[in-house]
Amino acid sequence: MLRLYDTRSRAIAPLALQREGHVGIYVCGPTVQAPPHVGHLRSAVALDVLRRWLLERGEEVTFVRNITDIDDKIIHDAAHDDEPWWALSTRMTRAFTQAYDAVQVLPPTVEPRVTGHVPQIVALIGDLVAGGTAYESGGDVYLAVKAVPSYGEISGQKPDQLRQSDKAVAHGHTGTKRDPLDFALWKAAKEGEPSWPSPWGPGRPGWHIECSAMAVEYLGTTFDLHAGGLDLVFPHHENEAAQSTAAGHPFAQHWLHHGLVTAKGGEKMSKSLGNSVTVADALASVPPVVLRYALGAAHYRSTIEWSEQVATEAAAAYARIETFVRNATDVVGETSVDLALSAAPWAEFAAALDDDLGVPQALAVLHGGVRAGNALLAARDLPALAATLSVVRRMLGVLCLDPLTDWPSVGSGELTAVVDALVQLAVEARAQARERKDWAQADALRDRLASSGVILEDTANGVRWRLS
RNA sequence: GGCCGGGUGGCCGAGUGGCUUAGGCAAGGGACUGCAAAUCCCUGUACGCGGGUUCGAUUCCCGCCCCGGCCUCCA
Repeated sequence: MLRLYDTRSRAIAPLALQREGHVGIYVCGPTVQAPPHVGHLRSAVALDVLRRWLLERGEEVTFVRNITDIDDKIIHDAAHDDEPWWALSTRMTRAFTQAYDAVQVLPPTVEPRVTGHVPQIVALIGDLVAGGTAYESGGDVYLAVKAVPSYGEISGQKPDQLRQSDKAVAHGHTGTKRDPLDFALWKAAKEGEPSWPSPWGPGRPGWHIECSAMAVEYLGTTFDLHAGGLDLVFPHHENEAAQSTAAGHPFAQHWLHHGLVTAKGGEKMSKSLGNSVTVADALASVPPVVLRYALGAAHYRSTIEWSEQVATEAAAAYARIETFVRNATDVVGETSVDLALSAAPWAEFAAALDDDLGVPQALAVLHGGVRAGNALLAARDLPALAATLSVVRRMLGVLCLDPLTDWPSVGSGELTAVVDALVQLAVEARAQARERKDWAQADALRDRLASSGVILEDTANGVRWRLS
């Protein structure tokens, strides 16, 4: 049974399912206002590992990740650049999709947009107003937080001790609420802003209500898991839970929050500080698989830092894995082997992931397999090597880090055969030079290949080449 | 002011009331190699500070210091 940390109960608990064999997950996706940064990708990768592990365990997964395609910032930025808000959000949605694809994050089962669900949102707000927990005020609709006794259960905040921040007052985010804690479900349209009709006049959805409406639309009023970044615990998830509860929905049974990515030095990554690293920036310095490794190797709840040094170390760690898989595959091929031969490491790996997605421990098991495999390779124990390679690749598959199937190298297929033939010519010439102990000539040939990016390695099994 | 997390060996990063005290990177030594590369083996006073509980604490409790997040929006 997979056990996961639950934010509400502050404990690791089994992920209970509404329906056996099926896991319903709702993830708060991005507000598509600016290009994705590495933090967005960390979120996606962490949850992708969760999803792939559930799939590996044979579960059916309905994975809902929304797109917030209308909000204050989108409207503001679009107006500033004289671009329609829908053009900006569409452009940014594409940028996010490309970023997710680049690191092989599985596409969500459904990716609902807020603007495509206004009727559901209006209906939900209507229920809340009818039920007396929400009220209209000057064209806005607010949820009366004090009317929801369970408010604060997820974040641990106590309504009596919350205070309205100075910043909110300074920015004029106070609206026409009866109580400072109340939050907007529906925002009355301002001059020149996009709006949709509603019983309370033209306006647009508040931020929190959209997730409640879309989660219920695709997963039902009770579902298994709600996930998102640690920065969403309060107020976003607290408010989602409050309004859903007020509407009579049991809502999410388990709440998962992943850690954030900081810039170098542990500083918060934010546009105002000018230190956010976009996915495009990161991919300019490391290949996608290394980015995935770097973002996915830490435990999902820990804070991780993004810097050149982190990227470099991730590249080195991944290279060790990749080298083993390629070297071993050269010798034993891609034959799949009875996993019973490697049952012990797999069980250890599975136990690590089952325990709150313990990726670091799982990677330790994987690295143990790599070390053992390298020794078997040297000892030329082929049957054992094949078994070890199989189990290592199965582990890599769960993490989506298999260099052969998940990240086939450039120049695969016919081009590889051509290059291989050319490299073999040089290898043969070098072999002749070595035979007559003409080390200068042999080394010159090796150096020339190296300067073209081809690294030669002399092994007991002959000469092996790889791209540097 | 309130609510959450953290502080582990040169770096990153797991974990545990005592056991061969993760793993990776980097460093040093050895093996292999014509030299390399790759690989294997070995090495290094680790657990923020001060108390307490305990036969024994990095791990539990109390206090303190420091760092980060949230309380407008943010993965």
